[in-house]
Amino acid sequence: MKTTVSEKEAVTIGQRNRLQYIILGLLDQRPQTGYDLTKAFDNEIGEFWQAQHSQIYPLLKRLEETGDITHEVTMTGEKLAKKQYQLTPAGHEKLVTWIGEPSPELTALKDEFILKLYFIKTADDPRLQPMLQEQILLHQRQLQHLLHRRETVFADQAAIDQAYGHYLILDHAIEREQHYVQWLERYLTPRKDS
Amino acid sequence: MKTTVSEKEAVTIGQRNRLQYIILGLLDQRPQTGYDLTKAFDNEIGEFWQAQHSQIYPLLKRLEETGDITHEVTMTGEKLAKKQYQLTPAGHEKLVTWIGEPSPELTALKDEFILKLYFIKTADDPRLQPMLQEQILLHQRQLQHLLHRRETVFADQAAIDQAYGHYLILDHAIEREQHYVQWLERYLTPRKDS
DNA sequence: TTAAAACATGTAATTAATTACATGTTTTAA
DNA sequence: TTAAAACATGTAATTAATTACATGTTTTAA
Repeated sequence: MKTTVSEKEAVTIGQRNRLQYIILGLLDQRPQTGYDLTKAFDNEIGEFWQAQHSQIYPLLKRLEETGDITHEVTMTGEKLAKKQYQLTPAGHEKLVTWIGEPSPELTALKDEFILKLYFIKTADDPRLQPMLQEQILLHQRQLQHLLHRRETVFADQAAIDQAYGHYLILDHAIEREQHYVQWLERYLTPRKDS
Repeated sequence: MKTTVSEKEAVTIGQRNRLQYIILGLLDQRPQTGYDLTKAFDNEIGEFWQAQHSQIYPLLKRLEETGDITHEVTMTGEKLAKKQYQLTPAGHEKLVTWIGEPSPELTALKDEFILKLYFIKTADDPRLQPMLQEQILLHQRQLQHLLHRRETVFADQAAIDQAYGHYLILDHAIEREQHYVQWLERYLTPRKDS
């Protein structure tokens, strides 16, 4: 099959590209700009997925080319053009289909501490206890952060009722950190000094 | 600064490339081939990190170019040449340095189920309960798998004593799955039928 | 009034990771 | 004896993700 100069590449986005669904899901809540979406990753989305604006802007362009979203330009002040993106019916359908599909893959957790632990061969390795202590501090701090977020984001039952999934995620993350710290502390041997 | 045709590219591997440290750590245990290393990812390493042979072979070549490993060719049968890789002192040093460094980054967990949960807005969403049920099955199966591995890999205290870090990882993974299942079950509302 | 912070949108270059393509040998079990 | 499984090593193409480069506007607080 010959290709001609004028023939356009078919724009597709792989099913495994999860970022697209986050974008669709966020736009399903309300029309937003690329900048708004980027900020969402600094807040709640950031607890469980990471993305920079350099990934988001190109993907927005591609999602528009595949017909999942459209945009309208609105002006802020005299010169600043903002692109408000919104879902098309096709984009909404894609989101709903994805949520309805099974999620049979286990988390591929990439925890560098766990990786290092694997290469600690004996219980009396002098590096083990400092490593545990460092991780305890890290996860205690993360736990405090998550507890604080639950207090502020889900202060009343109404907040829980209208973002129930988000509440579940936060609840899960809090428990995970609590158990992580408990587990670390169990293998921490008390020091005698000072 | 001008570059000439004969000038070679300096081969470097980024510090953030974690796979290199797994390879170094595995080779620290004993000299191995790329095939052996690949198999290690089907077994215990696979519980917490993934890599295919198409990633491993090129990285072995680069690690040799940076002077971290060397190889010897051994013959199996008449024609089959195997490359046995082993650490150089520099490679060993690199491994030890990495293990000794702080690990201040929290796990970036990429759990698709968690992602979907975020977009479930209310507790009575009909998709919620089937999603929870699916995940319970998935994590119960994973838990059984991990328990079975602990039984077989760490059957006696001697096995624990000589691969203590690995034991800790497995113990942690088991607890994580137990808590995950408990957490999922807490939000599962019992059905009345059948 | 002005400097800093926040808002706003992109592209380029590089690196990491996955999937597919490619080929051949040795061992094991039927 | 032979077919399948396991052993063994690579490259090519594509996609995802990160880091760096690039530029400009509006709002806020000193």
